[in-house]
Amino acid sequence: MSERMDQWLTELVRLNEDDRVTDRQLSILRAAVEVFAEKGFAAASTSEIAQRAGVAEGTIFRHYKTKKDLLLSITVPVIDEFVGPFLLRDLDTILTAQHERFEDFLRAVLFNRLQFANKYAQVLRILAQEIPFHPELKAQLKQYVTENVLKRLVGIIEHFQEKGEIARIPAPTVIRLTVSVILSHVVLRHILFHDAPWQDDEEIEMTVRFIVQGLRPDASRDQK
Amino acid sequence: MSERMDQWLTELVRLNEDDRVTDRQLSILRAAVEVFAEKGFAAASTSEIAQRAGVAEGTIFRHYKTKKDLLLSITVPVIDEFVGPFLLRDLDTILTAQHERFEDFLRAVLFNRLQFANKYAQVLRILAQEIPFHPELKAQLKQYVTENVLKRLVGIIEHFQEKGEIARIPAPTVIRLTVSVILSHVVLRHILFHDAPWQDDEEIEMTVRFIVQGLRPDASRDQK
Amino acid sequence: MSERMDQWLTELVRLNEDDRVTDRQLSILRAAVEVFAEKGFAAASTSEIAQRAGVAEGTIFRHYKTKKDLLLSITVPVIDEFVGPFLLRDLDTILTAQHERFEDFLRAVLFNRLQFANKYAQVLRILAQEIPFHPELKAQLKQYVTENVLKRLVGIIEHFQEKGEIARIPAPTVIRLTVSVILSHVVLRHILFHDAPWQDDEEIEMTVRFIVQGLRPDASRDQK
Amino acid sequence: MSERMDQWLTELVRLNEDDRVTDRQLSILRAAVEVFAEKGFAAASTSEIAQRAGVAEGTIFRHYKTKKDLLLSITVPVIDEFVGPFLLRDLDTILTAQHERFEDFLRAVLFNRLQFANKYAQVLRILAQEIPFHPELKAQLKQYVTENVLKRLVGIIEHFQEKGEIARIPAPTVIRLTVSVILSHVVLRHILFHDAPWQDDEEIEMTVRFIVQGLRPDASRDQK
DNA sequence: TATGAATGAGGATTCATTCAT
DNA sequence: AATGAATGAATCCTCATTCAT
Repeated sequence: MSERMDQWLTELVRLNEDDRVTDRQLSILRAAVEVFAEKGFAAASTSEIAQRAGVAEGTIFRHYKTKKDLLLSITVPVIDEFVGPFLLRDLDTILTAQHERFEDFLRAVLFNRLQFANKYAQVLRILAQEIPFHPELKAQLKQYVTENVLKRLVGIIEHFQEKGEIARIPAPTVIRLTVSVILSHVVLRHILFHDAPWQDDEEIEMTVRFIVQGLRPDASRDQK
Repeated sequence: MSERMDQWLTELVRLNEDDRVTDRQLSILRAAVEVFAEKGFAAASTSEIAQRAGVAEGTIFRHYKTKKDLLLSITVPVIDEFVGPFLLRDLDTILTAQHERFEDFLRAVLFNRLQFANKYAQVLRILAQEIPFHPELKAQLKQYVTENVLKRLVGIIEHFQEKGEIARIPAPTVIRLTVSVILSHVVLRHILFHDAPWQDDEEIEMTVRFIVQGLRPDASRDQK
Repeated sequence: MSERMDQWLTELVRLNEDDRVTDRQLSILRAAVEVFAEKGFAAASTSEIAQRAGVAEGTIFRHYKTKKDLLLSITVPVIDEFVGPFLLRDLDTILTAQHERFEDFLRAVLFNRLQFANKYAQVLRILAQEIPFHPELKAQLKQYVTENVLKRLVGIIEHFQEKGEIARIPAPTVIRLTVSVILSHVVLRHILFHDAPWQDDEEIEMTVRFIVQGLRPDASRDQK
Repeated sequence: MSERMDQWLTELVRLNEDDRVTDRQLSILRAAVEVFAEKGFAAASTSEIAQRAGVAEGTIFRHYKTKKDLLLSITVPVIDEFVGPFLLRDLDTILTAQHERFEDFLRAVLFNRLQFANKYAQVLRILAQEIPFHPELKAQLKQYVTENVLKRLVGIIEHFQEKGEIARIPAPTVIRLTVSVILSHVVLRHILFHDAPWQDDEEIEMTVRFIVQGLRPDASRDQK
């Protein structure tokens, strides 16, 4: 796991610190992620981070002015990543592929989110923990979601409503229900069952069907 | 809200501290809930709690041996409450009322959980925050859930499967999907929209229909 | 010296902290004065102060929120004392005793200031050291001096000019010269010669005569 | 001022570092003087000095083994300059010009000191701040003063006492009074009024007359 | 029982200095 | 010669907990 982590850490940090990430920085970040995830930000001590990183405590502060800066340098890029690629890469292709069914769209999204969570599991946990206490983080996430995600999702929903695959209930509610199920699926898979048995393919299939069927227009509803 | 809070705090503490809850204890608990919710357990200081409670620092430690004890005296009873009444009071009546449909059952549960969350919003937030860092809490919740909730839920699910209202997919999956949607509904309602406009009745209806329809046996699925 | 110090420290702190000064506070203040005087504020460490005071480091911060607060609690009362009694008690009596000569006035002031400096030598040293780096201190001293001291001094000077004992040169210049000599006398006596031989009475006499004669109207000057 | 400063800094450093002063050294010294003057030696950080000098932190320590060395390389030459040229250049000429009056001597000295203070204002401030905490500095200044200044001044005083321009009071006292007034004049001029209105010529004249008259033999004193 | 002063370990952060490049 | 990353001791300060009153 250490190797896989280094990989995405490197990616992550390169994103906003334009350029070089030294080995030392990487080991600091790795240790920070570990300790933050284990104890929570407030209960994590810079001295423990330094120790685990095999680095003097002062070294941390040469690279990150404060403990909070260290937190942000880990979490902020994940917020970007959370939204960015999701929409740009995957969804656009889905949208342009007009022939696809809602079902295929859902499968793609769920698969994509599961991979994302798998990659960033630890940082996502930290992010979820800390967001309530750091207004900047909250604000940034909110902005991303409202500016990028929501608008596009509404478009997609309406697209499938016109195709008759989704009932004509308000888009926000459709989003709420769909996201709830997908998010819960991902959280359960990676947080509760991250080392337990879990039939991925089957569960994915059932989740997708549940949503599709739950949102399908039906006689009784449409007549209303 | 302060009054309502005092009420449930009194209830809560009585549950496991057999009997007397002095005014002082109550104000300490109230202050603790406030501060823990605002800053998180680790970042909350006992001195601030004492100050808000209008009590000397030492007084807290006369009633609660450690800061963690204070946390547990707030969260543990909520875990009990979370599970206990839910099952004993409401569900049994539902189960015995054999004529009820799955839909009615869901509506009842969702309504019940919304009220529960409304009552204990702050403590639930604390609980959600702290559970990852306190194995005892996690263990206790897990025990309760597996021992009481799951078994009963399986029974209920099978009951409705026999009645043909739920498709014949594995009970755990049914539970996962149902709970996901209900929990998400509750969380959204009380955390994200706790002071925003939200059409309670309509959203409840749509959530219920979504689940019912999502789980309904249908031709295509059954043929497989 | 320790006893004498305790005495004035007690006085000093009572002045602005209305009421009780515990033994512990006193030993903290005594240690702080010592260490600040020896090493300067910036180079003094709270841990050394605590050690010398025979007190845990945390105890200091129970009584004084910050290291700077500790400094201010020592220096601010001295600024008040520096000006207050000087004017109210002594000078008024001098002014009302219309028959006194400028010479007697000077002798009284010089004597008074020497005693003041003797009492507060260490704190005055700290004050002199730190004033350039703490704008609040500078501002407070300036305000006191301009509001209280200068106005009164101008009155006194003019009084003696009318009596013909001081030449008709601008009052500010008279003040500058007089204060220079008195202050220098005091500083030399208590800073450079604080443990060296120094004939107090004779030097006082010579300082007084020097000023009196230096400011006396003389034929050549008046004709101009 | 930057240019003027460079000039004297160059002079200053050449004096004791026999020869080469690179541009880098100069900018380090300039930055050091600035920061020491602003914050005091103890509160000044080498990193800020390096930053202001546009130089890497390590570079400072290549030229000056420790932070204190940097301080000494700034202050020590000023002590030399303070005493040395003052006596050698100016006073000797005054002494040999036997016809001059005490008044002219004072005027020359005061003028010279004002210029000196103007040139070295910042470093003198640093010196005054730091002398109490650095015994070597104190010792060096004391040695210079007693060895060079005092002896010569006594000679000069006696010279004017023989000419009947100064009363027959002990030379140390004459020096004390004279130096007090001159030093105070200089300090006031350059520290308190360094950017305020101040009639230089007139104030100089009044200071000189004050001293001359204050020390003049008079009937009453001589009869004693 | 309640207080709040006292504790001292531990917190984040700064800083003069070193040293490999 | 110059750099600047790395160090780790030392800094001010906070905090949960204790205990005499």
